[in-house]
Amino acid sequence: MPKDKSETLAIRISRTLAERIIAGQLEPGSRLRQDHVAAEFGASHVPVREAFQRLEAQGLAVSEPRRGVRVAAFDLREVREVAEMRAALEVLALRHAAPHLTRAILDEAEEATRAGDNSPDVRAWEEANRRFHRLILTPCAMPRLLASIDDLHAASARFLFSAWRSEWESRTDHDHRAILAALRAGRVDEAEAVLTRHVQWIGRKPVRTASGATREAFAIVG
Amino acid sequence: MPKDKSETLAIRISRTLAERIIAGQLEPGSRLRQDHVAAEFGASHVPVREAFQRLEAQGLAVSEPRRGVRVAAFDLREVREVAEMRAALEVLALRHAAPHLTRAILDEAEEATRAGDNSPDVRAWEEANRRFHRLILTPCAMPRLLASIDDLHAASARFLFSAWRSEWESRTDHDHRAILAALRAGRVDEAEAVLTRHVQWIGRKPVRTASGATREAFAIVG
DNA sequence: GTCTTCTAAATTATCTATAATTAGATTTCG
DNA sequence: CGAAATCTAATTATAGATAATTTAGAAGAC
Repeated sequence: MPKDKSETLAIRISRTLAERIIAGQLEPGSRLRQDHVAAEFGASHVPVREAFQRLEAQGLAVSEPRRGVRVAAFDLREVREVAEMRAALEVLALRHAAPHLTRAILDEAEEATRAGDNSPDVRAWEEANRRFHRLILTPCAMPRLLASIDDLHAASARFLFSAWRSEWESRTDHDHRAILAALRAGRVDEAEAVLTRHVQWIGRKPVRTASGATREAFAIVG
Repeated sequence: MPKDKSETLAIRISRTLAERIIAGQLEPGSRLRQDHVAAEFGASHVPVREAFQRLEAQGLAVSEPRRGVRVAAFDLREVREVAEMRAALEVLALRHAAPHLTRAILDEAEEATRAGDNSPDVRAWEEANRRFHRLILTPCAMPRLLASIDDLHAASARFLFSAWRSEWESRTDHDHRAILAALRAGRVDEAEAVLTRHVQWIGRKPVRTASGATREAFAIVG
């Protein structure tokens, strides 16, 4: 397979690291040492530095000058912050996308919802969920807005995976269906209202840790 | 004067270039050649590359892999996009900041408004305006949200300077005063409504070009 | 005896210099 | 005149040097 010419080494490294951070393989707060990463990818440290900068721009890593870069930590406060930002921006995107939504797009979004309901694990569910949101928002044709929303989705996914690490129960997504129904009927305001609630709804769920203690976990669902 | 240790070369370069782009000294679409910039700053091109990446993350530059990076172009569509994003996010920030606004902060914001009214040029006005917005929004204590708003302000300033290049007429900012009055009275909803209108208001203004032709320029005011 | 403070070594980030690809322009040959 | 090959300029990546920070250990103070 020929290597993709439109892709630089730094971009590839940054994507791989982003996936690990989102998946939780890299602990929040843990250091990212450029020499180690460089060795792993068989590259030198300059492209690694550029990859780190990309991660920082996405909010997945934080860098203290001359002290290195760490995987971004997050707490409940930030989970809420990201959720509220998503709500504000996705509503805006939906308002502009609504006039351009076709029957075909809505059908595809419904298919994505079904795929989400039948997901065997969080990972699959998250992918289907993101597909749903992307489908109904992309027609707004506002590239900067969509890029911001993408970054927020990455952050959301991180929180999601940290809460539902192994266990996963499938369930039907009523919000998605309500949004689609409202859009089909041309009631954009109603769709916006449901979307706002949907994104901001933060589900709490008790999680049993290895020690047997029960801590409170959280997950953005939507 | 001792050099600031908490600041890397790449950051300094990026800030300087950002100022030039915002001020319009660097034409939209013009190429940023790393060797030239490196020579000017007496540095090598690695920190310059990192500076470019920062600019790209801010939306001030666009990079095509293996083809170099250019100053980001912008059109009326994007001006509107940035304005709408600002409206959505600033309203969110204000909602969370409102409970923490003190008398002292509002007084300082009023002072910033007065400074804006008496500004001799766009540059000074923009600075005062940004101070106003920052003052009333910072207490929301949502770092990610505030960072996004800052980037959008930079984009707005770019558009603003491109429209009001030399000529500038001072005028009193009624919106700012209305926002402050509503906040003092505890009517947060009203303040949010005015802020939304205020940010999204896009002033059009005919501008005479060097060739004598009249093109349409635009400016976000607020 | 424990804690602080100073010193030194090692670890790590940052920057410079150099080499290798790649895209774009020019020229040459059919 | 058009297409292909070459030449040039600029980006991308590597390797090595520099500077800063952190860690560890020893000496001194409480």
